This record gives sequence, structure tokens and C-alpha cells, in this order.
Amino acid sequence: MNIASVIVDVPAKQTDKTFDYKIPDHLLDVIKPGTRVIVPFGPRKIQGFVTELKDQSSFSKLRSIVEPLDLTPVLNEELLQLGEWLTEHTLSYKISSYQVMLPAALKAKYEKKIMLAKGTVVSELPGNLAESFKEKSELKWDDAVAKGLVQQLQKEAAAGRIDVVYQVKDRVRKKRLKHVYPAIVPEELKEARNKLSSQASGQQAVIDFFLEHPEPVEQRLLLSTLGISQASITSLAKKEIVKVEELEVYRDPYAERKFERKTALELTAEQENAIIPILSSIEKELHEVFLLYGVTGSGKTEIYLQSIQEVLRKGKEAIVLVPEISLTPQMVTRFKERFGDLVAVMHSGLSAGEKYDEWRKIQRKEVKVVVGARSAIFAPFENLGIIIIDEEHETSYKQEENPRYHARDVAIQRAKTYACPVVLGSATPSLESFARAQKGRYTLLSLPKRMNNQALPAVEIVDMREELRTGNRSMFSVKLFEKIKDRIERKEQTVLFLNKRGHSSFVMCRDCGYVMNCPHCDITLTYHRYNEQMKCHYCGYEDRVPTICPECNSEHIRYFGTGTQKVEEELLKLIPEARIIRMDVDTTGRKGSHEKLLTAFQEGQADILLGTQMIAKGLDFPNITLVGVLSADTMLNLPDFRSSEKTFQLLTQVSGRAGRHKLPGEVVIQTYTPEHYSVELAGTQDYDRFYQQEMLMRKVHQYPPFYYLSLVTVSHEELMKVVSVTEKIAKFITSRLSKDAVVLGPVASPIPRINDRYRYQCLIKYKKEPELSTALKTILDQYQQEMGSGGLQISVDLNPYILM
DNA sequence: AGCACGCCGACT
DNA sequence: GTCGGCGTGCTC
Repeated sequence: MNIASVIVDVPAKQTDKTFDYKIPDHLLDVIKPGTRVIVPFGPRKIQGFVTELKDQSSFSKLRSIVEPLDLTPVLNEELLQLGEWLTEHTLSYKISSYQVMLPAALKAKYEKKIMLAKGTVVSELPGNLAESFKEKSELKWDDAVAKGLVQQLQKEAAAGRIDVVYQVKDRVRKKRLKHVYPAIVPEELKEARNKLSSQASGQQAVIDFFLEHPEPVEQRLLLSTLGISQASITSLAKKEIVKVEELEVYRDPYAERKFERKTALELTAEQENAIIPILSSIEKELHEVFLLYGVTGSGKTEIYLQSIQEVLRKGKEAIVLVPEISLTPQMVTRFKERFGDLVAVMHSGLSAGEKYDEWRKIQRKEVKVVVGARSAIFAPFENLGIIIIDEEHETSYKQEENPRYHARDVAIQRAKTYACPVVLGSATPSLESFARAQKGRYTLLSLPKRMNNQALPAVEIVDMREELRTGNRSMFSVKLFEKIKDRIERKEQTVLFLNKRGHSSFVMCRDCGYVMNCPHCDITLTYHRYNEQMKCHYCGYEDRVPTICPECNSEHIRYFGTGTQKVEEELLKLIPEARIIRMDVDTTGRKGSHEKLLTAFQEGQADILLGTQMIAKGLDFPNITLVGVLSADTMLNLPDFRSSEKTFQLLTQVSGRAGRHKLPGEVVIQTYTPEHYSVELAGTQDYDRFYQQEMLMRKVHQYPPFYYLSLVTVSHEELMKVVSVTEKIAKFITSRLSKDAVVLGPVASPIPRINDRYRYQCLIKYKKEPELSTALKTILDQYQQEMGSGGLQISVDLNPYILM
């Protein structure tokens, strides 16, 4: 077994296969499947993953592995297989699949540089080159290019005076801090203490300390607790009484926080009924998918916690997915309170190093539970006992870059391997999941009542067209405004929700109707107030805000669209004494600011919490008795077959923030389309009727869950090219599918141009097409290289969530 | 993805 | 005649 099959870090069609390498003798026992290695590849050196060891290769002249990057494999057998599964099901490259399963810190960086060849002295080089090598023995290739030295360097390289070196940089940096620990046994320590001069009080203190706690201690900590200086330790180290060493520490994002340990709460009869089947599945080690459908505030989390408790008792591990976890610090707290140090947390708010450290805790089996966003589904546990996906309907569980996987599918795949249950929890399940539960593919568990038997909040829908007709041109209806004032008087709290998406502020000329568009993308520019700039959200193009219309020179430029900032201003004008906390991308950009704002609100430092999407979830504060949705229909008008579903879910979620505890809650939903069933039924919080109604629509329009979808998007700089290629693709696919399949397109994408590239797409609706996957692969094969560098890009998304 | 190899146009 | 454009094909 001295040959390794390696998947190399080159995401391209032609390299999407294993390459064989010889394992040098001295590495024979280090290199195993799942190890990252550095291998020579053509003239360069790159990173790769060993997938398999073997004795023979069909290749005769094998090159050798340069070195391993890991001492223990980063991918175990299960994850290697999962990677293959992922590749197959997302039509992406193997290397991308492996990389997505690991923390970003493990992805290699490459550096190309020039070094003085052995035996060459600087003076042999021509003057200007010698200059560059005088101080350092190496020169970064990019710098050389910038200085225009490439030609010269090539000559010198040919003459053998310099070498071009390719370096793989592991960006993993383990954090190390100086630690001090005794170098001798306690008896000797006592002896040493007696020998110290009586003035050496610092050294005495250190020895006394170690007599009580002989384990290594961080130097900085030791100095400050004993109130001594570095000198004492240095002299002790000199006498070899203590040792100072850099020891690895974990970056712990929750280090500053204290979590009070809490025990299980008593379950209600309903919760009890719901948890029994889950516990039984854990007990029998049977794979089963549960859909835990419980209204907001019905106590789903406690069911998760107690199921995990049982899994831990059996010596197994648990994965809990929550949507973008930094958004729900309350959730993390509950897990940490219950399971303490056994919990690792993974979310996008962590730095690469912190993520890597959390990942390593899992790999080293130091934790048993991971709570995290989408990518936590790949946590390298080896004895999984349960996977929980909270807010199952959330679209953020679908990754929108390659590999375009859905965490739910990965969860089920992994749970099958470990014969363990998956619990999907939601107050507003996705239609797909609920339909599966109806069909019996998932087991439905319902929690129809709130835990404390608190009624669901009373919801009032306000027709904003009516408000306009009566002359109210503000963004607050009379009703909502009165209620807000009322809450402030009663010292209760209000949550105001503004869905900005699809309605971002743009600038329009009131005389000629000119709207500023991005010159590279067919999309309107968004007005950013903080730097007075117009910005394109797709390519990053920025421009100044015009003072006169570029079309007609009119000065009547108007800002459209309502942002949270504007709402805040208007609110303060109307109720100057209101204390408002605003939460949006601008105010929560900094790390930890999200949590800070929420804590401030919880402590009653504000009357009103005003925010976007991010406040729709997980807020659970007793004093919130009013929720206002300023405009319910902004997302209803998006060109997306899920827009009704999303609207219903969002409105229901937001409404659920009110009256979760003793005080009853009220909700006011402002809308321009009160008659739409998703608004109306969110008002009565009637998921079942919404489900019926929406299923009807989906059936009529042939959308999921009745049909599967696949989306092919083609982009190129030339419109003609895009259209003709997409046409060919559509024809090809149609020819390979049965008559039941529907191929829509080619049509221009909802955003027809991004970054000067035209985009066309073709949507495939089907029920069962075993040939589809092969057909799509053929397309990718053909076009990805035919026009490879020429700029034709083709992306395939199986089960897309965003049809843009 | 990089990079080398190789085959055609505009220059000393 | 040579420098350099980027089209083509390979990397164990």
C-alpha cells in the first residue's frame, strides 16, 4: 500500500478525478485516506486529499507525495463517502465537496515566489535584480510582476541562477500562549523553595502556587494573580525549577460568558406525546425523519434538548442546525446551559480561527453536541445519535454556491448511515416537508398549543390603501400608531418589523421617471445613506448620488423605498420620547453587536425594537406585547413561486414574537393586499388552510412539491452566444427526457445581466427522470471545456431555492 | 486553475 | 528572421 489516490485542489472538469502518487517510505504510516497532502502537479505544488491507498497504479511514472498536512486524517471514511454522495447529487467537483465539509482554515493558500538558487551569490545577478535580493533571499512572484521583472527573471531561471518555487501555505494557525509549569516533582519543589534567598518573594510565591496547582498555567495569568514580574519566572526557569512553553489554546468565542447550568424542564402532555416516538427511534437505533410541527412558543426547543440528553446518555453525539445562529444567541445559551462544555458552536459570526478551533473540539471528541448554521451538518462526529434542524423551512439551509446542497438532504443521508433520527422542527413547515409528512414519508409530530396555554396573539390586518384614502400618508396606520403609543405608556415593548428586501431604496427622477441602473448589471442601484453613494448589490459598482437627473437635468430627484433608518426618523418625529433600538445590517455589522442590542432590549433599555428579517426569529422576551409589520407584501411581489409561502412564514414567525409569556400579545400587519390568502391566513395563523390553498396553486402551476425543479443558468458577455447556447441546451435536455417533463426556456434570468455578463436560463420541471442527471452532466462536460476560458459559464442547480 | 507548448501576425 | 499573441492540452 505505498500508492495514494489523490483528489487535487484544482476545481475543473479535467482534473475532477484521482491522481496517483507514490508514498515515500518514511510517510507510509502517516498517510491514510482522508489526509491532506501536498503533491507535485505539473510544475507546481498543490494541496490534495488522499481518498484511497493501493498497491498498484495504471500509471507507470508516479511522482511522490511531498508531505502530509495532517497527522490525523481530516476526513474519516464516512465523510469521504459523503463527499462522493455530495458530488453526485449536486453535480459539482469532488474537491469542492471535500472542501465544503471542512472549516475554511483548512483550505490551502498558494504562493509563487522566486528564490536565489543554491550556490548563487547576489552579485552574479544583474543590478536591478540584485537590488531585490539584497535584503531578502526571496521575492514574491506578484511583486516581481508588478515591478516588471518577469522577463529578466525568466532568463535568470533558465541560466539556473534563481529558482521559481511554488509553496502551499496551510493557513491553520493554532493559537499558542506561553504557559508555565513545574519542571520537578513537589518534594524537589519544596527543597528548591528552602534554598531560595529570603528576598526572592516572587519566586517563593510561584513555587507555593505550583505546590497547590502543579498543572501548566498561562504565564500572563500567573503574573497577574501573584502580582509578580516576569523576572521571577525567568530566574526559576534558569534554575530549571519551572519550564516555560508555548502551549496550544482554543479561541473560545464564549469565554467571557458564564452559563448557569440548568436541568430539564417538565414536559407538558403534548410535548411528552411528541418526544416519545423520537426517544423510541433513538432507543431502537432506527433511522426515521420526524417533522415536529409546533406553533410558535409551543416548546420545541425543550424537546430537542431532552432528545439530545438521551442521545448523550447512550454515549452518542448530536448535531443541531439553526438558521444563521448568531441571530439567535438565546438558542446558544439554552444549549450551553444544559450541556455546558460539551457544546461546540459554529456560525458565520466566528473568525476562521475560531471556527477551526470549534471544529477541532469535535474532531478530538471533546464535545458531543454541535449547534451551528448550515455547514455544521458536516461536523466530523463518528457516532451520531440525532440530527435536529430547527426552523426547517428556512431557505438558508440551501447553499447557493457550489456544491449547491441542502442541509436537510445531507442530514438525512448522514442519519441513514448512523441509523439515527432526524428531527425537522418548524411552526410553518416548508410545503415539501409537510407534504412528505402527509404522505407518511416523515413522521408528523404536532404541538398545536403554546406551552403556557397562552393564546396566540390577536392579529389585525390593516389595509394601507384605506389609510391613503383617508389622507394618512405616513408609514404608520392610525391603529398601529395608537397601539405603539399605548405600549410606551404601559411600559411594554414593541417590535416593528420592516421587510426591506425587494424594496430597497432607489433614486428616481420625479420629472422623467429616470431610475439609476448599474451600468454592468440590469438592476437598479441602491441608495446607501451612510456614505451617500449608490451601490450595486451584485457587482459592487458605486456611484455618487446625482443631484440633477442625468436624463432631463431636472433637480427633482426623489428617494424611494423605506429603510429602517427612515422609519426610525419618522417615528422619532411623531413620538420624540420613544427609545428605539434599530437592528439591520448597518447596526449589527460588528461582531457581537447583535447580541449587545438584543440584551439592551431585553433589559428594557428601549421601548421599540425596529429591524429587518433578522428580528423575525428566536426573540423570546416576556415584555413584548405588540408586533407591527410595516409592509407585509414587499416579498409577495417577487418573481418566485415560493413568495406566498415565504410571506406566510415570515408573518407567522414575526407574529409569534408577541405575548409568549404572561402578557397577551397583539399583532398589526399593514398591507396593500389584505385579500391575498398568505396575508389573510397568516392573520388567523392557520397553517393548515394555508397549506391546502398553496398546495392547490403549486399543483396547478406544476411546482414543488408536485414537481422537482432543476435550473440551468448560462452566462456570457455576448447576448447572442448565451441565447444560442441556452437554446441548444434546452433542446438537448428535452430530447433526453420523457414527455412528462416540462422544459421552460430559454428565457432571460430575472436579473438578465450581472457584471457585464448576460444570463439566460432554462427551468426543468419533472417528476421522475432518471436520465436527467446524466444529461446535465453531459452538458457540463461539453460546454465547460469547449468555452472554458472563453467565458461561457454554465451552472446547474438541482432543486433551486432562488430562481435568479 | 496554471502552465508549457506551439503556431500565426507585426516588428527590430 | 524574432517577439509575442493566446488557442490547445496536460497535470499522476
